[in-house]
Amino acid sequence: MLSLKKYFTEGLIQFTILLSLIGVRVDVDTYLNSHLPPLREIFLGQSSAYTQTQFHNLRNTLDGYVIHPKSVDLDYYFTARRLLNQVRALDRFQVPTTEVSAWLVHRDSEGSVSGAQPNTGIALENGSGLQDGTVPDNEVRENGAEQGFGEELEDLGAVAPPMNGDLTKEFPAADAPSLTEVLPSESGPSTVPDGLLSPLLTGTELPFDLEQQWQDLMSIMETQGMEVNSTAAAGTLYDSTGGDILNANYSLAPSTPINQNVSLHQASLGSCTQDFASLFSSEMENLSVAGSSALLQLVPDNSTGFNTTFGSTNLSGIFFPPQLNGTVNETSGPELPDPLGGLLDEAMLDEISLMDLATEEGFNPVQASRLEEEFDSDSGLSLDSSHSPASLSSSEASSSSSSASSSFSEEGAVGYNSDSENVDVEDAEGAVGYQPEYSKFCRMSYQNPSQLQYLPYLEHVGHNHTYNMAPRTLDTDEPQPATMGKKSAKDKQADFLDKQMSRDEHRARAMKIPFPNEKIINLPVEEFNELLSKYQLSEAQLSLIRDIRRRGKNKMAAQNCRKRKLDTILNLERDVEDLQRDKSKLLREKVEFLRSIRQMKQKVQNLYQEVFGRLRDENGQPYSPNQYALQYASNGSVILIPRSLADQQGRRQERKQKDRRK
DNA sequence: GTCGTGTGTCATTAG
DNA sequence: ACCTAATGACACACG
Repeated sequence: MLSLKKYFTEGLIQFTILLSLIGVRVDVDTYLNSHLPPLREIFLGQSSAYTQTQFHNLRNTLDGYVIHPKSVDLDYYFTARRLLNQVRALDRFQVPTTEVSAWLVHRDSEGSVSGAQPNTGIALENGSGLQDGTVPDNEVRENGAEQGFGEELEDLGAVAPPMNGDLTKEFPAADAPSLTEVLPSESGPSTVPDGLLSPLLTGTELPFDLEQQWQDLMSIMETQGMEVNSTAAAGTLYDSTGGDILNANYSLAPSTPINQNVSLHQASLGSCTQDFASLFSSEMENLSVAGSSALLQLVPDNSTGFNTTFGSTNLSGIFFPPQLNGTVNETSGPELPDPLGGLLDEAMLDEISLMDLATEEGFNPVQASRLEEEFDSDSGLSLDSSHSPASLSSSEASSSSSSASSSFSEEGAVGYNSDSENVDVEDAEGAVGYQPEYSKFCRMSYQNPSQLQYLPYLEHVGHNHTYNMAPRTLDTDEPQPATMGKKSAKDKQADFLDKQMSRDEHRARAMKIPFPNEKIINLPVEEFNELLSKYQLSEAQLSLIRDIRRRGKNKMAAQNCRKRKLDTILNLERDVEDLQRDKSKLLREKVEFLRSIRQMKQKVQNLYQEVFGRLRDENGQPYSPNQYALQYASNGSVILIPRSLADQQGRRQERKQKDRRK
C-alpha cells in the first residue's frame, strides 16, 4: 500500500528525527487514543507533514508560493504536542505560587486584641495591623482582616485560615474543649480538661464535614483559585452555626471559603485547622480513635492562657515536617523532627512530590536553570536561524549571496549564454532560443520567475544536462551570450517558457516533430490526442512524442517532489525551533514553581515549629518534639500524637502515595 | 580525482 | 486499459 509505504518511510522517519532531536518521548498510544488527528493521520491516513498532496497543483492553480505548503495539520499536531509537553513537564506539581501568612493574635481580657508576645521570628508581612493590640475583637474580625491584611495578603497564595485565640467569647464552649484548653498560658500551669480528649477519644462526631472542607481546600489550592475571604479570616474563624467549640476552632465553617491570602487576625490554634487541613491526612480519622489517651487534642479553652501562648504569633504557613522541608527554622524553638509524621494529605503530597523529588535530588532552581542552559545550549540541535538553513543548502546561501541581486532571468540567461548549446529559432510557436538550463525553473510550477527568489538554492544551478544529446545537436542551437544579454523581458519570458527538455527538444527537432514540446507536455490528453491526429506522424515520431510527454511530466513531477521534500524539512525545522522555545519556557516556569513551593514549605515549617513550641502539657512543660508531633485529623482536629504514631502514619502515607503512583 | 549537490530520467506504484 | 502524479533510484554535470 502506498500509504503504508509512504508514511512509514517518510513521515515516520521525519517524526522520529524530529522527536529525537527535541528529546521528546512519543506516546503513540496517547495520540491514537486521544483522537489527535495528526499522528493518526500519519499512521492511518493523509497527513500534510509529508503527503502526496499535490502542492504543485496548488501552486499551479494558485500561483505558487502564495499558498505556502506549511501544513495546518502539522501545526495542529505540534500544538497538541506542546500541550502534552506542558502537562508532562509540569508533572502535576504545578502549585500556586503560594505564600502563607498566618497570624496568631490573642485578645486580652478586656476584649482587645493585643500582641501579647512579640513575633518570634516568623515573618509577619502584615503584622502591623494586629500587634498594636488595640483593635477590639469584633473589629479585628470584621475590619482587621479585611483591611489590615486582606489586601496586603492578596499576593499570598496559600490558605492560612485565621485563628482566634478567644473563641469562646463568641462561641460558647459547650460540647468540645477548645484548643486553649490544652494550651495553657505560660503564666501558669493549666490542666487539660477532661473533655479535652473526648472529641477524639470518644469519637465524637463533628457536625461539619471537615473532610469535605478539606477537599474543597485542596481543590481550591490545586486550581489556584484561592480567594481571600477576610471575613472568614478574621471573624468567622469559628463556625457561627455550630455550638461545638472544637468544631468552631478546628474546622472550617461549612461555607467558609478558603482564602488564598488570609491574614490570621485573631489567630488561634483553632484556625490552624485550616492550615492543617491543607496538610494532614485523612487517615487521622482512625488515628483519633486509635490514639487512645496518648492523643492530645489541641483545643482552646476559655482562659487567656492561650492568648499568652499564641498571641501575636505568626503562623505563616502550613505545617510541614522538616523532612519535607529540608530546612528547619532554627530560630523558632527546638528542633522538631518529623513533626507531621508524613501525614500530609495525599493531594498535597502529590502536588509537592515533584518538588520534593527535585529538592531532594538536588534539583534546585539554580540547577534547574543550569539544566535549562544546558538544554538550550547542548540540546544537540542547534536551531538558530542562521544555522538550520545552512544544512539545508549551503549552496542556497552561497547562491543567495552571490546572485540574489540578479534576477532569475538574468541568471539564467547568463548561465545559458555561456553554454555552447545554441538553438536556433525553430518554429513560429515560440521555440525561440533553446536554453535548457534557463528553463529549468520555469517548469517547477513557478510560472512567475520572480517567485524564484524564494528558491535561492536553485539560482546557482547552471548545469548542462544535455549529456545524452548527440554532440552535433549541441553545437548550433543556443543563442550567443551577447544577444541573450540584450534580450527584452518579453523575449526572456518566451525563452523561459520555451526552453526545457533540451534533449527531447533536440530529438523532436531531429525527428521533425511539427509542434513544440511545450504542447506535447502540457496539453490535456484530449487536446494532445487531437493534436496528434492533425498530423501524419510516423511510429517513431509518435513514440518520441509520447516519451517527450512522459519525461516532461515526470520532470515537473520530480521538481515538485523535491520542492515538497524541501518544504517539509523546513517546516520540521521550524517546528523544532518552536518546540525548543516552548520547552525552555516551560522549564523556566517549572523553576519558578519550585522556588515558590520551597518558600511555602519553609513557611509551613516555621509555622509548625512555632505552634509546637508553644504547646505545654499539664505541667506547663513543653512537649518534646522527639516524642510528640502535631497531626491534623480528617475531621479538622489538631491533635498531638506520639511521634512513633506519627511516623507510622507517615510511612503509611508514603506507601499509599507510592501505590498511587504505580 | 573525489565529493556534494542539482537535475533529468526511468521504473514503479497508486489513484 | 489508460493517464497521471508521486517518488525512489540512478546517472550525469558541475563546482
